[in-house]
Amino acid sequence: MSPSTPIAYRLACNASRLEVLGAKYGHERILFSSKGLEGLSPTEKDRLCTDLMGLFAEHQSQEAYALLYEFAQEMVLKQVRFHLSRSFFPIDAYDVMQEVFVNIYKYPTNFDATKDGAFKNWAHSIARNTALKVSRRAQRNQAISLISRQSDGVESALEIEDPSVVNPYECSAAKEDYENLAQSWMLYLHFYAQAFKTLSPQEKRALHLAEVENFTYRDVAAALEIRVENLKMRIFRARRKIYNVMKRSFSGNNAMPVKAAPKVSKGLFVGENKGGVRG
DNA sequence: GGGCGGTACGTGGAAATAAC
DNA sequence: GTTATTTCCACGTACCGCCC
Repeated sequence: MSPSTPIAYRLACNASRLEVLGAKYGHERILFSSKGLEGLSPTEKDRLCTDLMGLFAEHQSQEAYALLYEFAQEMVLKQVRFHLSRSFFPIDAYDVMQEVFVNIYKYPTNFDATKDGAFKNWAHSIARNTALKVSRRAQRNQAISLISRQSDGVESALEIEDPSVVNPYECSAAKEDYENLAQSWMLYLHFYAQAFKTLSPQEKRALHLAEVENFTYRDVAAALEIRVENLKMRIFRARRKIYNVMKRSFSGNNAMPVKAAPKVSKGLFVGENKGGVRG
């Protein structure tokens, strides 16, 4: 029975092309993927893209690259759009996506296809860097001139403030701010110590090894005989607990139940700065 | 139903490395 | 020396299953 829709037809074509490619290079996984292309899970699609990129890197197979473009363009476009969403300047995501695939085509030699999600991670890095590069280029093209035009029409460079000049008023205010900050910091540490006591022994141990002893997550996970992912969650939840207890302490409402945990915790103070950049 | 522990996955920072 | 690319690691979210 022939495919009834353009999408189904395209799927059938790609499956056929995959089968030919897999047979040509004796690639078992690609052959297997060609049989059930429609029902591939996201992880299996990542694996397929990694295999195609591996073929392209190893044999310079143009067909593998063409199929890779077919299967990965949507994912790459999504990644590009995400990174461009933070750019102030209007940039065409399709153009950037094309540039990403050019880079993929140009630099296949260092690609390591041994891990399942290798292509996804690799492409993600390239997409991010390309988006950054294009964004910077756009910024340069629209840069504001530092030359100011005076009323008489004469142009002069904007004067740059001399940072070495000391203002007595600012000096006094800075000293006062520093004293206030020191007091706040002591209060902060006190509340932190109180909050730390509320953690379970496992949470205390995880936080201590990771933040005081400064071990890597991998080492802490090994020491606690748990998986790294579990450790991450243990630390994340411990921090969230501390955040909640300290929040109540600072608000003076100690009777409030530990319930309304923040959905997101990023930033300087865990539990704040939704979606922000870590610092 | 809600808390807890776990897995899978997305995202960003930063260091290492390569290219120019 | 600077810029671009690659890789590793940390952090956080969504979702699921189990238990009380």
